[in-house]
Amino acid sequence: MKKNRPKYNQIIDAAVEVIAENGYHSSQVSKIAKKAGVADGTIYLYFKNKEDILVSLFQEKMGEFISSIEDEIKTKSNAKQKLLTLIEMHYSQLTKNHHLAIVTQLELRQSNKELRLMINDVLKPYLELIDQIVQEGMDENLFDSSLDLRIIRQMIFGTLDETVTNWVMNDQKYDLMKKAKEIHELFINGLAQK
Amino acid sequence: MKKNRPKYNQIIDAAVEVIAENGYHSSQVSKIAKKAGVADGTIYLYFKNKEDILVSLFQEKMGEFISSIEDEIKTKSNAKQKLLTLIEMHYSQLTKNHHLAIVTQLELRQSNKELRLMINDVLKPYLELIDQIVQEGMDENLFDSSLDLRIIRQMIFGTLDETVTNWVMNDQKYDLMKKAKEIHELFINGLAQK
Amino acid sequence: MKKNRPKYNQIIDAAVEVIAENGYHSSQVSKIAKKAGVADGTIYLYFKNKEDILVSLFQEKMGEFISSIEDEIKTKSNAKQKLLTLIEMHYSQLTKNHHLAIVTQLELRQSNKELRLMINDVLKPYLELIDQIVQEGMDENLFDSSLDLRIIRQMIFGTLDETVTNWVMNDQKYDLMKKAKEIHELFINGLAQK
Amino acid sequence: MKKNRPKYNQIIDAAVEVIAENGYHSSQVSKIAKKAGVADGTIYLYFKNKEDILVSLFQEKMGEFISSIEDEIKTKSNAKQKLLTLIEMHYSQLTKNHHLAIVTQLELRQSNKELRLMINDVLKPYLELIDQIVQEGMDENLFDSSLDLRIIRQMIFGTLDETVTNWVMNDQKYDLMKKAKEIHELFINGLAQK
DNA sequence: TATGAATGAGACTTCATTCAT
DNA sequence: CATGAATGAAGTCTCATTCAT
Repeated sequence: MKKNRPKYNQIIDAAVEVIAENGYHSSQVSKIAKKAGVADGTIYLYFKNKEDILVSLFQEKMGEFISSIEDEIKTKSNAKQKLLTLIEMHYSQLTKNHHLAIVTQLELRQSNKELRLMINDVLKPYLELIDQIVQEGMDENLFDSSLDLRIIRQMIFGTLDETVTNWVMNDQKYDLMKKAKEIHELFINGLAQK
Repeated sequence: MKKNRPKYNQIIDAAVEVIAENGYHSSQVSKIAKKAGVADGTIYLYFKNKEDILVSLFQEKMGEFISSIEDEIKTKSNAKQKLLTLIEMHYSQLTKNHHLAIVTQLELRQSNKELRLMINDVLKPYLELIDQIVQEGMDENLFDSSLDLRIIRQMIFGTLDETVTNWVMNDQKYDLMKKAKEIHELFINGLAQK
Repeated sequence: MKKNRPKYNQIIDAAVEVIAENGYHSSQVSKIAKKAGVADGTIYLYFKNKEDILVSLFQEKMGEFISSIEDEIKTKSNAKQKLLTLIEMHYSQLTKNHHLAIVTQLELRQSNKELRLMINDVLKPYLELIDQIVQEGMDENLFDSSLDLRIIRQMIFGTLDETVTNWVMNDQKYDLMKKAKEIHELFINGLAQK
Repeated sequence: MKKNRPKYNQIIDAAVEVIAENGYHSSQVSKIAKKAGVADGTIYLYFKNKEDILVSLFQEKMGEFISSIEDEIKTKSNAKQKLLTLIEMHYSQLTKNHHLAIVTQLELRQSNKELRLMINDVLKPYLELIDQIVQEGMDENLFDSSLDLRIIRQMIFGTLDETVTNWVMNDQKYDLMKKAKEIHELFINGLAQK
């Protein structure tokens, strides 16, 4: 809807905070409105319904997440560096925004199937970015070209997601960034041409 | 509670079916009772509350899942074979039981944080089994001992989980078992001592 | 639904009272439940939704209304007496039940188009009863057979309905029954064969 | 209020259209404003509130309705002709304006009791016009003077109203004007002096 | 005059759980 | 042990109206 109005972002940011603090199922529209400093009804001038807040939240935040990773990756010249950048950026983005990490890793997964399908759509560009890097690595003879691209993508994304989720569930009490290099090596070795 | 009575299992099996068919949020206690062929109130003679059905379901089914993997692994003599067996058994167990796959990979994740923490407890023995195999591989000098055990476990579990979830989300339409060997090689290479 | 249970009728009777006292738009489900002496949720064991209460109310009460008129008319031997009986019964039924008169003449007409279409269905047997009497009168050469049956039915029903509505709007402060004979004569003269 | 301004009539005409097309309960102020080509707030410069739009609509349109019937009746010299003119004009006015017919016969009846009482006030001159004609008929010895004026008025208005409502509910698919003569005869006979 | 973004009260319905039988 | 009728708390969304510009 009217995405350029400041209230649109106010509401999305309020939703992130409220969901992170209260959990998905205790995040009533009225709570989000209060945190955003608007009336309940105002929410519905900017969002079709409650689910639309969550979808928009994920789209906006994931959009930023993905494009800042893409921007950073463009400055790297080979697949190995690009993969490291992807891992480091993935971790750093979520480390920088504790609330967002809780919301994307834990709370939003409690949503219903329809919302999760939309979430998958939003993630598609990110998975394609992973595919591009792996393909580039294969073209550079860094990675084994006989491997199944989909499996590799699932390994990389599955590992990143699982490590972040564990970190969030452990109350983010260790330094996720420090794991990046080791994960990177695991991937590079696993994918290496023999 | 009275776990040895036949109705206990009737109700759990009914819950798996109802959740797989209707989704987590459309699985009312009354629907489960009907499918199990008992009255609504009878549920509460065997389970403390609705959440207890789900926790018990996960405990029972995951218990079987884990012990049959453990049993099979005991017949293998080295870490490499054990890891392959773990992957193959993980996939075959869920391939054999479509409904259970849907419930564990998609529907139960919509539950609230507390239930998910209990689910994590149930998974602990499985994660420890992975740790054991990896440790054994390190002792055999098959795997690089300098790697962080937790990270490896997260990579292995994260990858298995992500591949199964993708397969379920794609309506289980390809043969998951065929991917096992390639995944296995990715792990072996990734973890190999250099 | 479970129409034979006493609560079904309790709720319908409560609805008549609540609507008559508060008006259609101030008759919340919770008010009806309270008057019926049941919990809000109990309403939904007997009725699909709020509209279903109103439809059922009209069906039940109109059903009684129509069949008691039919029963009385059966005891009369000619169209002239039958028409008088119809008028007198129409008035006496509503005179006897002040609340019902308010609900059917004023409040239920504020409902939406769908509900009004269902109301029309319920009224059909009554309109057919009028048609039968008029047809009988034509067969007896009491009424002019060249008249349009539909127009006559609309004149009779329209007049009865308008007189009752006026009486209700005037707070039922005059004796409606006393008008029956004069209305009857108007009809008999209007319809008479020349 | 400021009744002579063009926007006053714009808004009323928009209200008729919007209500005829969407039904009473789907006719929000914002929809009427949009159809009228003004801002929501502008409505409140010309009308006290939403109800005031509807009352004014009825007053304006009914005012025209009644005065054109009065004008036509003035050209007739006796009660019998006047009554026929009233019936024919009643039908022709509503036949000419389909939207208005829907609004007055169906949609406005869904309004609350207070609005309907105001509507009754607006109708008063029309009912008095009927009374005048009937009284004139009695003075001419055309009608039976012993009849109750109120009952006759209710019969005439009730019949006209019921016939129009039925015609509207049947999607105005037959020619209402053709019924006028027969209705007229029914009245004349019914009221005739014996 | 005219605008239109913002307000906020209010109600229907679901469903986990209980308890008298 | 088993039943199932009854309970009642709780949240999303609409829309008439206002008021700063």
